[in-house]
Amino acid sequence: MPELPEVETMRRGILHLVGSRIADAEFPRGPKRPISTTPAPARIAATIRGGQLTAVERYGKRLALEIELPAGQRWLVIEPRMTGLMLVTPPPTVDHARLVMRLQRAGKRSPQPLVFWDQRGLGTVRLVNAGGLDRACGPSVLGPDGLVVTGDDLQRSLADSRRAIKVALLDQHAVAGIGNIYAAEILHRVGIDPRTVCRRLPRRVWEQLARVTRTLLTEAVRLEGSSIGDELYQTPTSRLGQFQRRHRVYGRAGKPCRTCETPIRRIIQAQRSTFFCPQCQSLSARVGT
DNA sequence: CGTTCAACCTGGGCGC
DNA sequence: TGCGCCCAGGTTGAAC
Repeated sequence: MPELPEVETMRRGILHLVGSRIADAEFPRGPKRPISTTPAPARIAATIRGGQLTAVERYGKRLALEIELPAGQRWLVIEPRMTGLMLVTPPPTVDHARLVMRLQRAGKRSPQPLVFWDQRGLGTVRLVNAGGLDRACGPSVLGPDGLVVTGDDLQRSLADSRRAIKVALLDQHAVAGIGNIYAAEILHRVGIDPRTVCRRLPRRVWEQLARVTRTLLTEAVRLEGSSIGDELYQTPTSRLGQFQRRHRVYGRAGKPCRTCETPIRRIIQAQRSTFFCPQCQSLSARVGT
């Protein structure tokens, strides 16, 4: 679920907690298996208790909560993966709350809850130092952020690739933050067939791709992300995202293209669904003649 | 280099 | 009702 716009929405929704003290932290143990953490859950909880939240950063689809501890700065790196959410309001279910913190703001009476909730439990939580942050979110792992990626960035990393463009856009080393929804939407807006091999794309499209990536992700952030299907995704204050209203291809197999009425096709690439319009994203549309 | 598959999990939807 | 199957916003590692 959470791609760049959803994770950015999470970041913005908890920014007001910066400056708070972590009055308590726990990984509730329920019947379900625990999520993956490093170090062990109890160790993380014990370490961050009493620390101060000093910043909330986003790296691609990852969130990094900067915490000031007696031992120095540490970061709680949270990867929501498929169904993870950061919430300051009551979560959809009690049993899928994976990390529950209570944050005490100066001058406030009672602590505010901050919950990492994750239905499927594929998300991860890591407590790292500066070196660990670099290993988890640094440039060796994540390429330029999708909100600021340039045509030169894309051309450098992808122009010689033999992969299909859709698959390449999901590569977080190339550009950080694009997932299955936004890859499909970006390619429809640029008019590129998702199966096109990167090295066959004309030079000028890298600039277009980067521009559309920036503007589309920016617009999706403004609309607080995409809530689709079972509407599992919600903002930290339990609002639904609104960008799904702007989707032109994702999840619309068989339905008419919003531009040309041609039925949207669904194919599988790298074991994942790809949605596209065979008319708007045809070779001829791409080459421009 | 690139692709494919399995794995990690829960839960909704569908056909029978 | 129940069962089996397919599907889902992501990432990683092994095999080929």
